[in-house]
Amino acid sequence: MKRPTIHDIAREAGVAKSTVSFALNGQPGVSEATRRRIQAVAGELGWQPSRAARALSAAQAEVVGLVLARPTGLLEVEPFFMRLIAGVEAALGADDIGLLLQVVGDDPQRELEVYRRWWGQRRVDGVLVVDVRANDQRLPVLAELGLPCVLVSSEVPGSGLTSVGLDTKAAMVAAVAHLRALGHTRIARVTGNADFQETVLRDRAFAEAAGPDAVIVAADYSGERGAVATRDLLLRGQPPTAIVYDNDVMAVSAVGVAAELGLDVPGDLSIVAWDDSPLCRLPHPALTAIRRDIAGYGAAAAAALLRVIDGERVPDVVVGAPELVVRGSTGPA
Amino acid sequence: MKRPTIHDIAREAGVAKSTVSFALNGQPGVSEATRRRIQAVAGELGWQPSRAARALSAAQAEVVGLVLARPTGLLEVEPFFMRLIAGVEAALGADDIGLLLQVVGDDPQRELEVYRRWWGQRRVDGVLVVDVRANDQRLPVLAELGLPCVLVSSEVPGSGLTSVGLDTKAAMVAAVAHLRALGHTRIARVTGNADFQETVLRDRAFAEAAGPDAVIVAADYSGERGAVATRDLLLRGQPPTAIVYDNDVMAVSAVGVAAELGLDVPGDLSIVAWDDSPLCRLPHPALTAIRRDIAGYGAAAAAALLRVIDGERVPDVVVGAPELVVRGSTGPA
DNA sequence: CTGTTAGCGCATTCAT
DNA sequence: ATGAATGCGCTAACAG
Repeated sequence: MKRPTIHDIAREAGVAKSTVSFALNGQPGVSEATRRRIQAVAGELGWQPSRAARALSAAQAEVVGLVLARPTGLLEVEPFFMRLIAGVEAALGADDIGLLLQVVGDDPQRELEVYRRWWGQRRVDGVLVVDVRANDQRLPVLAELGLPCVLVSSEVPGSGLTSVGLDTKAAMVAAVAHLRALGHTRIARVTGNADFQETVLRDRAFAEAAGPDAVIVAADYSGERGAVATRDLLLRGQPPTAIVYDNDVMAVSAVGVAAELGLDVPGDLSIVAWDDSPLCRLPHPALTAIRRDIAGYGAAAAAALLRVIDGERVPDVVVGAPELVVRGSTGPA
Repeated sequence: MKRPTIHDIAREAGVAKSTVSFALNGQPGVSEATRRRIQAVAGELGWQPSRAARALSAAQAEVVGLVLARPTGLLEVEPFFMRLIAGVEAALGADDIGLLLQVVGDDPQRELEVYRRWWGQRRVDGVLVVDVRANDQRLPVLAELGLPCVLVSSEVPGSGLTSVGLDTKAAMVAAVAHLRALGHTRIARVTGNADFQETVLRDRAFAEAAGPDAVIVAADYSGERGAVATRDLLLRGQPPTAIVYDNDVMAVSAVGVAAELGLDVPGDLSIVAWDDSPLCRLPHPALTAIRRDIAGYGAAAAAALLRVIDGERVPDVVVGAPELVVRGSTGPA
């Protein structure tokens, strides 16, 4: 049997097509009796609206896009994105909006290509932008295209684009305060990509919390670079007794580096991971970590995007209260 | 300025709409001269086809779907999926087919719901099915719906559905042979979800390679369960001297367990991970691992799906030659 | 309250 | 080689 259309329902129920449309979309102007009958017929025929027809008619794809533009070597180990996506879909699901995903290599040009195609073809109604840089070349293009979007990032002043961020400062304060309370004074930090907006803000928060002379070493979220940075720090004349990492992956690799150098964790070195994930429980000792509600974050970003798509001017948002989960990797100095 | 349509191009170029359509789609029946002119006009107007209109007309969404139905705690740490997705899109990109992603909790009913909606609304032309179980309740539903699909899994006899798999047996043989060559005789295996089709095949391959009395302990791909299984094995009277894990996450957690029990890796215990990923380099020592071309796998599955969507009957496929990457976690018995 | 009608943007069949 | 006409399935403005 063929896919039933509104026409079929109309014929079956003995009414006009538009009546069916109204009845099904909850529009006024249909008697309760006919509405019920129509719904019954639609139900037993197993009717579902054709998305393509609806999209064409409404000039709305009912799909939002997400481009992931990191080298896959980095993407795949970052639990962050899957969690974010789960949250995004939680918010999208209610309205039955789809999520179109595209992973491109670490290539901003290709990413912009994707946006141009998606928007040019009206494949999406808007996009979520991640890994926002401090001076992001994508942002002006996005603004010029007029493609509705939300920056999944701490606020980016002057971009004119809505951002949804997490409370970076509070998180950093929690981490550093914990270490301070344990008696640590030489606290260092290993960062993700230095040009990310988020990294800049964390640098600032760290300097405020740990003092302006606290050491910061730049890495890129990868285990390799994290390990290199860790070795660099630990082999200095005055090595830190505690290190805060910008993600879970680098923190896990630090446990390996410590073992390699014959250092005890947390005896000789305390380690704090940023973003708690199952990864943090893999090493021994398990990692103390900053926990943020990433799924909730994704949901908030998606909700904001839907509003932007609806034409609202949405102010920047900061969601969620970070929390420090203390495990075995941190101890007295 | 508004989005240009074929109509605009026709007017601008002084021809009929259908001529434009033909010219742009490379159909015969248009003189080379007019075709060029039309293409030029389309180019300067920045025309792009409306996906919704095309979809409606062609009755094709030009989108394929992927539902991820594991508890997010498991999903997010599995590098496998991101890699698979990257590969899938590599194959889809050429035809400019989109990938619609949906992550649902570990809930087969919700997953089927998604398939019903997607197919009912023609949001997708087909789907890729992962985490196929030995006796998967989704399969008959999929077949009955008539939703084109490809099982990203070792072959599932009798399902009537095309599967694309990796060479499980060769991989297992490589792993076990390596350990045998190092002198190991008590080799054990910690598995992913016991009801996955893939797990069943690996069990069989392991039994063949390591002997029918080789110990197999079931887990579920998670670090926790992997750690429990590892402890169970190591605290037996005759503990194994080598363990093969069904993924990277469990293998990494095993390093932590060994440390906790005061065992040296690889001195007291050799560890082999399945699916090499950056995760395998995080612990110290780094993990020996089975490496398979997951991105290529995804690409092959996507390519097969496109053929299925085109109505071809595609036979089961086995792709890729697995390879054992030897690192520090395996050594002489 | 119900039925008629005209698009949405593209593909395509059929005349010319 | 080109143009006019029609349909895809739905929405919505309009007239009855």
